[in-house]
Amino acid sequence: MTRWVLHVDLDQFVAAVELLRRPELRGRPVVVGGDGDPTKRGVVSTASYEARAYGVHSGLPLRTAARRCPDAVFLPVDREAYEAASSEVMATLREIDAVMEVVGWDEAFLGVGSDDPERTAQEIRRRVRESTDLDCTVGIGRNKLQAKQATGFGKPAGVFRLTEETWFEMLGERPTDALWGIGPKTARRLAGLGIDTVGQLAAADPVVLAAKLGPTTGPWLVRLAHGQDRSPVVGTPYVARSRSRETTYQHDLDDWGQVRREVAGLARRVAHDVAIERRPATRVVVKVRYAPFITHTHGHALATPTAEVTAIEQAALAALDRFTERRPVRLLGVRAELVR
DNA sequence: TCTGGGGTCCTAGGACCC
DNA sequence: TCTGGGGTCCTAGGACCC
Repeated sequence: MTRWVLHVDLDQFVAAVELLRRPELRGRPVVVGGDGDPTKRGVVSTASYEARAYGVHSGLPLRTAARRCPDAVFLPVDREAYEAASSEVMATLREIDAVMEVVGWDEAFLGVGSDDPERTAQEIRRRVRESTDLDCTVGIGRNKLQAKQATGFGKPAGVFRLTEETWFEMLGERPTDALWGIGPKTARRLAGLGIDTVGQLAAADPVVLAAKLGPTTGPWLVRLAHGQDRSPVVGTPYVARSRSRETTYQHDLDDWGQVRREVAGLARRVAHDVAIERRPATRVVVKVRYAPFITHTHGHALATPTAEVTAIEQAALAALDRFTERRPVRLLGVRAELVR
């Protein structure tokens, strides 16, 4: 028996859940995001494959999506529906004999012992389809990183194995931001060092990258490019380190009195979430995003850890008082850090 | 073209202490 | 009047992911 990591990823999850209850939309471009009104501020949560053909993808502003695909059906985000569907999927996956780590609504890693991981993967796909009517892709690797990258090659509704033997053949010539953990900013910094591909990053000197990108990040990037990952599949339940609430306003706020009232309201919602966690907060952080999209944060440590509403609200207002600029505000957020 | 909401982890600078 | 070398903690910002 060999240890394998399987990465299970639902296909176009949010759009797929919507299509289950609106079968008449099947085959049409469907875009889920915001409150379903593409003239408002908001971004795409998930686009159906038909909408993706028009260049609509997760994170795209809704207004841009409407311009690229005027015939798309726009639907509001319905978190509760996706959480319910996600619970069903995860319950199905828990029936597999494996260590399981849930990553968000629509992804999980499974650590399994198997001599035929493809057979296990197909069995997972069959069971998920049978119990939820949803399709998923399963990536197979010797670690989480390989499994996660494998999923990308298996989409949609497939199974793909990626190991040290095939890693460079599949990824060596790809740009560095094809790797899980490298985004546009890091890719640009690497390009500035003459590193454009995964293969080039793998050949880079970890000491040089440590000096350029930080003592932890530099060497980690080189290991990433080699497909090396020693992080375990963690089967213990997730314990949150923070709870937060934030809102982007449809129209910028320019009345600071209203800003204070909004922050107080967000703080009370966070306090409610903290109470549910049954662990006190140690610190409260307020985020202000001014127009145009300039973001600052200020925090306030609590004298003693607490989940009390008034204490968290007062801490948030104290943090807000450290903002001296009175310019129009497009987003406000409050985050509570919890005792570990 | 305008850029959500909920998270995590890392970095860098300053404070502070010995 | 000119001030080392380390360690740790706190804070704000940045980057990334789903």
